Amino acid sequence: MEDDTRQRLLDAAEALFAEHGFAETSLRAITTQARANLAAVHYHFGSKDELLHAVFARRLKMLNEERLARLTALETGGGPVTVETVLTAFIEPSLRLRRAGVQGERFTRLLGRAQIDASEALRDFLRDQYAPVLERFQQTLGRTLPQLQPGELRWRLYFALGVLSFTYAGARLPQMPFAARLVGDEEWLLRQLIQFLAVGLCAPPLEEGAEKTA
Amino acid sequence: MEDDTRQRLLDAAEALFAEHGFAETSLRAITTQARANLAAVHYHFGSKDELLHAVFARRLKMLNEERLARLTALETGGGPVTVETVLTAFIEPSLRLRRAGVQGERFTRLLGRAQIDASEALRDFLRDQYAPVLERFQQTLGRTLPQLQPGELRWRLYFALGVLSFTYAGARLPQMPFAARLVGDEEWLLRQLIQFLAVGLCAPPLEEGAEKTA
DNA sequence: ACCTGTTTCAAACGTTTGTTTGAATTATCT
DNA sequence: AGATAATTCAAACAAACGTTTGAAACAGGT
Repeated sequence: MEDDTRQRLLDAAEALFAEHGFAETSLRAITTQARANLAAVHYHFGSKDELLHAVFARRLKMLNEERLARLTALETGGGPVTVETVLTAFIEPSLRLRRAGVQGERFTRLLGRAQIDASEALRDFLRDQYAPVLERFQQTLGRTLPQLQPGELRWRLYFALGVLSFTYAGARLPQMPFAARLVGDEEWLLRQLIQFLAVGLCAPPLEEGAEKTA
Repeated sequence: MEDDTRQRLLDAAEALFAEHGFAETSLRAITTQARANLAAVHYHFGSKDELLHAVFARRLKMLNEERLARLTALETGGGPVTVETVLTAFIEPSLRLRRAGVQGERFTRLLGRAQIDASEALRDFLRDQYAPVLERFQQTLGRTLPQLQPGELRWRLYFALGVLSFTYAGARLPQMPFAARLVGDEEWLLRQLIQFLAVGLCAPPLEEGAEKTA
């Protein structure tokens, strides 16, 4: 059976959704790029929404499992549990995806976008996928940074994920050299990124009256 | 002349574009919310694209001018030129917009979104609006942080804008308490944000062989 | 009151959209 | 080879979209 029509559809959808967004990408653009018939989308996936869902499902589960595995390895004696190593455990799996090829790069771009422009339905799906991961990382970071109040830590984690999403989404800013697509440059960029996030997370708490924690 | 039809259209478009995105918002949804006729959009603006353009034009020019004015005031003796004060000069004007009312909040949300999901045409427009501002702030920060290479500073600035965009866009993350909509909470959040960005920008340079500057 | 220019309105236009259909084609198995 | 299921295909569907039209309603000035 020619089931790689399915893969070609997923690849094309991944690329076009990442580049132009969900609503502005037509099924005809996807099926053309995938060299497939228009009706193939509904045959293999049922609807455009379920196609998007499948694009995420294809990679997200494994990605988050690898994040948790690295964190567990770290905590069960695999190395020092510092803010940097915990951050690396979270980021490295996604960076591996990017290094694995242009499709992985597109997926991370789509993932970054989705944090901001996802519809409510997709947000629910992403929340289910991310919640346990973020929960675990937040707990571990809370032990590494006991001086921070829970609300403080949570917002810093929020900021950190913002940087990551923004960078993966590849938001173009003026004067930004996007020669940083070479892998060598990405390694350098990763260190810059991790340092930026680490010092932000490690900053001393802003002392004043206890804030609402939640 | 009933020219506040124009304003109502801009308000409705601002709100709906910010909440659902450009492509997923129909002119009919906008004109319904604005209690205006469908054709009013083309009468007042010419097209949907030009409506979006007008939504940005209405506030963005003044916003960036205020940013530059605050930076100039700082540099011409208005206070100490530190990373924190420069950051505040950039952020405060947008925060004032948010404090001014729900429409300002919506605009900043739209602005945050646009950094990631803007079409190429809109990106050109935003680039023209942002380029001189970012240029000036980058220069000033370069003088405040002379130990950083230009490429390093630029990327840190990029990360900082990412956090800001992400936060303004109001990306929902699991476990995030969005009771932080009260103004009091926003003030606290602003201090958290500025500290996070400041320590990230001020971090010591990663010393190693000179990287490509560009 | 009349004219003139501006603004609103309901209705329609032609495209494009996601989706469905039913026949044709291809693969799989006995 | 023939029967059965899986997949592809061209064509059409209704709905929604941005846009256009031309007449109605309104405004201000003389």
